[in-house]
Amino acid sequence: MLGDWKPKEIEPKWQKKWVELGAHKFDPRDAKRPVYSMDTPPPFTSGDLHMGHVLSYAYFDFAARYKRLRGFNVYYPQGWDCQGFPTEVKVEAKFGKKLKPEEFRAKCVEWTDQFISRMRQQMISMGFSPDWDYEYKTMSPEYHRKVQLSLLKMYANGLVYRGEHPVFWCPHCVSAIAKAETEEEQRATELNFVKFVSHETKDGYITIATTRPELLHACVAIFVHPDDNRYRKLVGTHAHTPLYDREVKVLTDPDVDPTFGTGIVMMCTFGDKQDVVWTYRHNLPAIESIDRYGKLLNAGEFTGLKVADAKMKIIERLKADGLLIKQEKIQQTVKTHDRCKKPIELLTSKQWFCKIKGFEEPVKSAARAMRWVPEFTLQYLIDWANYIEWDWVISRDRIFGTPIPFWHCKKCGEIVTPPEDKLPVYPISDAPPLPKCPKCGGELEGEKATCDCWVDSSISPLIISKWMEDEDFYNLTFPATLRPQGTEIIRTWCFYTIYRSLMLTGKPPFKELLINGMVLAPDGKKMSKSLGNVIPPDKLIEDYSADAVRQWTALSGAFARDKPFSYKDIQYAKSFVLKLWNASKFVEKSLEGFDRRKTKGTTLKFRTVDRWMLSRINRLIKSNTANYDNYDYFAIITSVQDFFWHEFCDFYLEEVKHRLYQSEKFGEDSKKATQFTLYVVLLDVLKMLAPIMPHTTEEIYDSIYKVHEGDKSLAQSKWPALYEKDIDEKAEKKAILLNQVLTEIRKFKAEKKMALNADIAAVKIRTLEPELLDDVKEEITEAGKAKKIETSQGDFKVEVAV
RNA sequence: GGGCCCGUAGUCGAAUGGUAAGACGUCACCCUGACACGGUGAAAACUCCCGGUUCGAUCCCGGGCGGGCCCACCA
Repeated sequence: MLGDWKPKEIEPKWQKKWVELGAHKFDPRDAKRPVYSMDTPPPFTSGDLHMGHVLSYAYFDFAARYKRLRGFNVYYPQGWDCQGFPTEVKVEAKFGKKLKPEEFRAKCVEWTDQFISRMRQQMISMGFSPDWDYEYKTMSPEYHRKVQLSLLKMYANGLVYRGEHPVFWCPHCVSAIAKAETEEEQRATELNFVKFVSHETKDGYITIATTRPELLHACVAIFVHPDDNRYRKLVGTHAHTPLYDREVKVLTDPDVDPTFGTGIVMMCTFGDKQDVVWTYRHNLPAIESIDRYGKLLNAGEFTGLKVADAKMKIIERLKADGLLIKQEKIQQTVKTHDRCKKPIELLTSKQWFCKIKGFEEPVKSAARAMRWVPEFTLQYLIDWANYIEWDWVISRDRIFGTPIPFWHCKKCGEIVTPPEDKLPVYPISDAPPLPKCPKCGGELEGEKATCDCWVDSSISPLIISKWMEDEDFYNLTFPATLRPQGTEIIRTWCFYTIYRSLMLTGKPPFKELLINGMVLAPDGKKMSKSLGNVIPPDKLIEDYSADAVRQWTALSGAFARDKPFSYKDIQYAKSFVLKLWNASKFVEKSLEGFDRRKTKGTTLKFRTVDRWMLSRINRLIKSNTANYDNYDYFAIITSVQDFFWHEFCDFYLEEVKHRLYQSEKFGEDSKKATQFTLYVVLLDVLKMLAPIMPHTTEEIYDSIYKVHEGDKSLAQSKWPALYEKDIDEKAEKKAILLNQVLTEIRKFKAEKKMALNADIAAVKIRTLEPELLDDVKEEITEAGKAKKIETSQGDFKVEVAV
């Protein structure tokens, strides 16, 4: 028998039992059930699950649990995205910078493993149901092998290459940094109006405006806007840079702002990102202008000066030479390094690339063929694909990452690849695959850089399907059925995954995408440590139970929209779990002596209220089957809550108590019919709620239903069958009228300050179709405690006499 | 600057081409033989603004205002 609801006992109990029962197992040998495979996001191993994880992973879990009930062979693996800069920072903080790369990497692995076990435990306490036999880590040698194999294959097809590329560089830290590590800062600076020699103008000069005169030596072109009539005749001519007298061409580009400065801009390698874009767009030469320490290169007499000094000296010189017309004070946004707050530069260096320019169309058309939930999120990917300016830089100057599996000749630059059966390789420490360069005999050097983390994660559907490892498994699980993920990584994870899958397998990686938004703090702002508004999921589980937290995620509504966390919603969720529990206790007690199996083949004497309940539950099964298929968890949870709380509990239970308690008066048959109805309705409700609140429903099932139904657990049972013929509009109409009458009686009692179970002498009911009440008079008498009922025809009105 | 999403009672939010659920909060009352983390009621919304289509729009179209997110840019 059910006692008090104790989530802290039943939740861990079932989390353990499901594993023992193998309730979440994927069976690759099962040829009968259709496969439903899920390519879920491997979370970055930061050490703690945050509310965003909880929200999105709960949705994935709803899908997995629902599909299992529907008879699918669900493949739900869980991975971990391990390698990244934040881990390096933490390990460096703890162990210092002295470690050798191999030792440092080992410490990172050790550190990450600890984090994984913590996060795994958090997932388990949320009741998530991946098949842990298929767990993967991006830092494992096997994962490295697959990533490297994928790069070798793409290299063989000319899709991976080594080349020069600008990277964000911090001269202060002497290190390349990612765009994500940059910050922006407003500062005041001077806009300098500088004369370039030109033979096309009357005075022999054209004037450009620049905030970075120290880059004059790296100027390779001058741009004006194509529609700028002032300079139309200059286009295609040449000018000469001051101080260096380099000849540069005047070109047009729509990105030029004709209203800024003089409307003429000099392009240097590289003043800012726009210069990078122009370099690629107009195929311009790149001049190495600044070294790794922020000192000028190739700048004649100014070579070796730090950027700030050079700027001062160059401005002085321009003034002295009469080449500086004027200076204007302006506000400027400067990119800075988030750790040292010093301005960063763009430097070119040798990097590895994936060729994505030119493959936008195949990626877009593959994406268009997929089902996007919600639909508009497809646009995020299309927009991104349309904006790609250059190829994907896949190399990072890091240690804790997948090594890029190439060697190159120090002399001629020839690339040497390792044999596939030797993977994974660690070129930083391994011996080269060949003793010397096959082309020129020069010395081979292993690549020091590691892969961008998206290189790792963009083959997740290949990893989980055992690509190039187990062909049967691959055919069974690839492409994945579902790719659930957040909006913010459509441009990265999603785009790169589709691209890589097309390049490596010729097939799209998945069929459907489920896109979720972010959880905001209750104040509507992003949760962040610095704002102090972070809500830890563990605390919510502690205070409200995992089932309530899961239910809250379903209540959080639409996909791809950000949603502030609400304590009110989670409190309501908890109240509902308790309501379900208490009502189940009542049903359990009411079912004493009832055996579902013995009703088979017998005819039950249903009353109208029973038919109403059976009709409503079947309607819900119908609509919620569709809702689950559409991933509309909000519609499911709200419709079941409303039905269960306000129809089943508030009305039906009150309307049948007399039949349960006074069977000698109302008949055993009548009692049996209501027992049957209680049994069926609660069971179907449990099943509809099982994916969302699995622990509580499982415990109730275990106590009331297991002996009758035969399934070892609710998780291993079947989605409720739909009995369309039980949908009974007439019974619904009668029950609705009955409930209106009871409402009026309750209202009367409340007004008269009477107890709700107080007797009343008579009730007079006027209604348009009084005959509808014929079948429900017993309920009016018993639930309303009305001794006498009079009905008449007319507009609805209820009069009560004490 | 570009793209996308959103704008409904104090708050959160659903639905709909025919003036609008529910929840929280507020107020009044009631411990109905499962539940006071319960029950019965009440008050509370000119569905952001302006046009258009329509017999009729909150829902469709156009414009505006306001909020959010992503991307780009600031020479």
